[in-house]
Amino acid sequence: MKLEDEIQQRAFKNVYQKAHLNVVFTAGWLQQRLAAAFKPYGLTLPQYNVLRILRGQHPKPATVNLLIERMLDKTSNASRIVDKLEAKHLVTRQICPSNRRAVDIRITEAGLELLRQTESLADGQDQGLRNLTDEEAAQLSDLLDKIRD
Amino acid sequence: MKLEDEIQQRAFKNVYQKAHLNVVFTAGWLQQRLAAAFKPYGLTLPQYNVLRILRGQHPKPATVNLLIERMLDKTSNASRIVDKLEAKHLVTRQICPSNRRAVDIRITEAGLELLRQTESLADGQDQGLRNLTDEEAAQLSDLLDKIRD
DNA sequence: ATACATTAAATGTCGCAACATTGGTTCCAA
DNA sequence: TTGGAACCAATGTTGCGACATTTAATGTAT
Repeated sequence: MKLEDEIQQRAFKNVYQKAHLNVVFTAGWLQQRLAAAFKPYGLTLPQYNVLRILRGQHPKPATVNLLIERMLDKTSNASRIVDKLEAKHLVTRQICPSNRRAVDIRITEAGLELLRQTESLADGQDQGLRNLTDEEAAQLSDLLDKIRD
Repeated sequence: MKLEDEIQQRAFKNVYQKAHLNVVFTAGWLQQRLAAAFKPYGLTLPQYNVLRILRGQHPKPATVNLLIERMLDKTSNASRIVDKLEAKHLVTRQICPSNRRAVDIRITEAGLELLRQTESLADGQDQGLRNLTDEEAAQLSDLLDKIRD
């Protein structure tokens, strides 16, 4: 659907305002679809992303700092997201022996298994972009990179 | 900066995954900048957007339903956002005489004045997209529209 | 007129973003 | 060696997104 219809706004001040709104609106649209896909598994997107980072480290532990560095949203509260995952026994927390300020966070077998079950979800969502050609997708990334220069 | 560096991820599965992440990441980047610009005025982005809708209706009132329809995020809680604006005397709430289920919400003079003061902020941020040419911005919108088809 | 469905807004709950502050640990320099 | 800076995680607070439920008003069909 055209952006104008989605947000009931007839006109935009210029192509920049329209593009700005479109980036924000489309991101929300994508995130909502993805979140809905993970919901049946009791996982929120931030939780899923943390689990993925932990799997990437596995079997080495990660610290909260490392999670923050790797998360899309650097100002989020990794500590409290880990709380939720720990409550679900998807990760373990243990004070780092070599530096008692840090905390070693590890994904559990249950966490790994949950990631296995949801393996295809994110990929399936990416396919949502398949009404773009490969070239268009690449072009889109280039334009977005340019915005943030 | 290139996306790979921003999120410390070296490789992407394919151009679709990369584009997906890039849309989400860039939207966050844009929103964060915009929110920071409004912060000195004590306005959050949702609050600002509601005020804009109310100005668009002014001097006619809007209902909560109308706000929801026009907001980018349709699942947000317009009712509570109006609470915050009302507490700051930027809007008024009054039971609609012709339909006592509905509530007439109006922007106050103070609300209009605040919008005047922040007039240039959103435009200024759109300029952030000015390292795109007009054609590129239009192209970006087209690609995003295509994703949501 | 009364029962029932529908509608509008408000409220409750949970999880996250943003930001400030705290508490404990380690590092380092005087 | 000790006092302060730097560091890491946790915690507190506010506001929003998502979703379910509630309360009140209105519409409607009998």
